[in-house]
Amino acid sequence: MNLKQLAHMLALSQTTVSRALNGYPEVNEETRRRVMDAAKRHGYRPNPSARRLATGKTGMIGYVLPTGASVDIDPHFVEFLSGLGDYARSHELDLVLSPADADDQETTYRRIVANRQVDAVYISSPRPADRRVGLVNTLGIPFIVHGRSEGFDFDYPFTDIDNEGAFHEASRLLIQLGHRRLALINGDDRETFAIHRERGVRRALAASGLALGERHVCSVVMTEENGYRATRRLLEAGDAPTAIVCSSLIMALGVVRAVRDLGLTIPGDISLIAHDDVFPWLRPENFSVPLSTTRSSIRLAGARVAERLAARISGLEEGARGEVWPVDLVVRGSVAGAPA
Amino acid sequence: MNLKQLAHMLALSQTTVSRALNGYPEVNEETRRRVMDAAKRHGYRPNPSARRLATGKTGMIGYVLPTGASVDIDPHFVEFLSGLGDYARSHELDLVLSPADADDQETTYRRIVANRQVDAVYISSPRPADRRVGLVNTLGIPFIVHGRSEGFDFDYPFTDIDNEGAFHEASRLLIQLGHRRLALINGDDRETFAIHRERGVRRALAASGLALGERHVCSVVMTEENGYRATRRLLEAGDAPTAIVCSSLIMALGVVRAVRDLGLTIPGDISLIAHDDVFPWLRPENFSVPLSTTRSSIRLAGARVAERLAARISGLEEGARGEVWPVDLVVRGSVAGAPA
DNA sequence: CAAAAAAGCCAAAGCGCTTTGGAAGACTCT
DNA sequence: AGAGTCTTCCAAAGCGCTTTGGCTTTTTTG
Repeated sequence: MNLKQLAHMLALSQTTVSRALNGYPEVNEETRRRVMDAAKRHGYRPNPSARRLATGKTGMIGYVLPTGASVDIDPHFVEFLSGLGDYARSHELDLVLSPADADDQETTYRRIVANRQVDAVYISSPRPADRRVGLVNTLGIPFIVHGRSEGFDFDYPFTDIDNEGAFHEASRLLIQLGHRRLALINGDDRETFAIHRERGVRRALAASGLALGERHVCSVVMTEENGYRATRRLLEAGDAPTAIVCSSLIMALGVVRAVRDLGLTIPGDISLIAHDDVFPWLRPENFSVPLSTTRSSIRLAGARVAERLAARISGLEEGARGEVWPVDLVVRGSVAGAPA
Repeated sequence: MNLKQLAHMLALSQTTVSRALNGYPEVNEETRRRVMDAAKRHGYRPNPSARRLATGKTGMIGYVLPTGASVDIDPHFVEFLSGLGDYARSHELDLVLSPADADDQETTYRRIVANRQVDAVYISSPRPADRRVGLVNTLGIPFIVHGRSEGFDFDYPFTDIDNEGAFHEASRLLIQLGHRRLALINGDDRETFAIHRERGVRRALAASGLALGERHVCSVVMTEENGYRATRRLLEAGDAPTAIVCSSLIMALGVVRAVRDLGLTIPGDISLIAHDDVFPWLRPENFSVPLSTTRSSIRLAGARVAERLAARISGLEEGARGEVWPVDLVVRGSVAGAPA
């Protein structure tokens, strides 16, 4: 059942039927009702391919997915996706993932924009001066950045959490508990979130006249194994920290294992606070010693990003407003006063 | 730059240019070369929207993503996606995720087929007599099932691993080591993979005249917490098992924690084997006691599914061939002879 | 060497929708 | 009553590609 048939059946022109269906004002309400009714009765659904060709609108949002044999998709992605999908569903939006060579995403961005394959895109895990942000900005497609980039001469719309504030608070708490030597096990420090977190830790330390030891900060891909290794290295060297702040729950698993392997305890010898993106399958309260966390649901962020994308597509949102969400500091058993 | 312009520029008809580009035989090789050359020089890329409208081909593969506030996307998904994306990239395929109400996926399947939004779909986490399989089969869109369904009067193409064989082997090893009371901590037993795994365990036990105790098998959503709880329940009851087979590495984390909480050791008191889908961020060899596993890369499966989908789209693959991959049994420190 | 076959190209008709530019009729106003 | 204004609808022109059917020109064939 296509528009032509429906129009013929109603003894109206395609124009009128199309307009009636799309809510244009220049059609009699009585007629509109008739059309709407017939459309529903016959289960008419406009052909999206045809509509795309005519309007350029696709009803899809895009994400360029970096791939490659040595590229691992972050497990956080799936949680973000849960939120995004949940919102997208209620608004009849689909998500198209365009796999790209991790080292050349630009080509793919250009392609999806030139081909008008999606109405909007989002960018995640941005770095300072991230080229993707500049690119989509010039290409002129609506977008939202999940996270923040920095160092542009233009503003852009983003949704981020207060990474610096969160890690500042976490560090401040540890300092108040008497810790003097903190360590930070961070994610990839080419990404903005990691830079902000480190800044938060440093600021808290500085406020008490302390500093983050050069060997007390490490930046690694966030795996259990890397959390373990980093912790071993930190604790086996001289000047070992008494408290660790860690950028992910997965790495925290490794931290806990390393501490135990060394015959130390949490929080007796080492206090630990990790960032929790809220995974349904791994919860900080279930660690052998319940883990203190800075908590922010990445899933909610996904829903919010979808919401903003939808708003931008329909013109409800404009401008370059960035929003920064606060992060909860949840204290559990893994922190205690510094050992004597 | 569109076809019309390119044709005009070459002083050829759109027909000829189109045919030259798409490899039709009725065009002079010399002409084809000229066309190809000019197309490349001017960076001509056919407009996909137009092409779709004309041919119905989209260059996209689809996945219906169950969503909802209480629906968690499996973290395995992201690894599968890595493989799928990696293959898709090299073949210029995009993946479209259509979020659907978890309780009504049928509507979405019908929509994406009716609208010709994708050229093929895949289905994951199938259950016995999974309605989705019957549906896409009748709808007539090319598809591959990742995993297996059962109980149809038709065959369908799938790629699965030998879950039964894997868990049979794992159990057999434990039995040979003298274990008499095995327990199985399984995933959702409405899914085929879980059923096959349980069957594997039972078959191995039966071969030695043993059986799986009624309270020695549990079926839960695969989270760390559920692994913990199941283990506590198993070990605190009378008739506790001396060996556990577990359906996921994430649950195994909980198993290990529970065993430790109870003051028991692995493998001294309890032997443990888990299934490993090969996550880059959590590796069995890095467990406090290196974990024995049945191993099969879900990422490779993703690539394979993409490959088969591509083959089916282009007509290279037909029929309903199912393929079953063998699973490695990797023995590490977490298994030992049964305690006296 | 004429007839038949093949090769190479083209004009035009879709694909199914949106949107432009009117046009006819109904209504208001002086 | 005639001019001007709305209201309501329509024909037709895109959007950019593929494909059908046919028309020349060249090559093959008996």
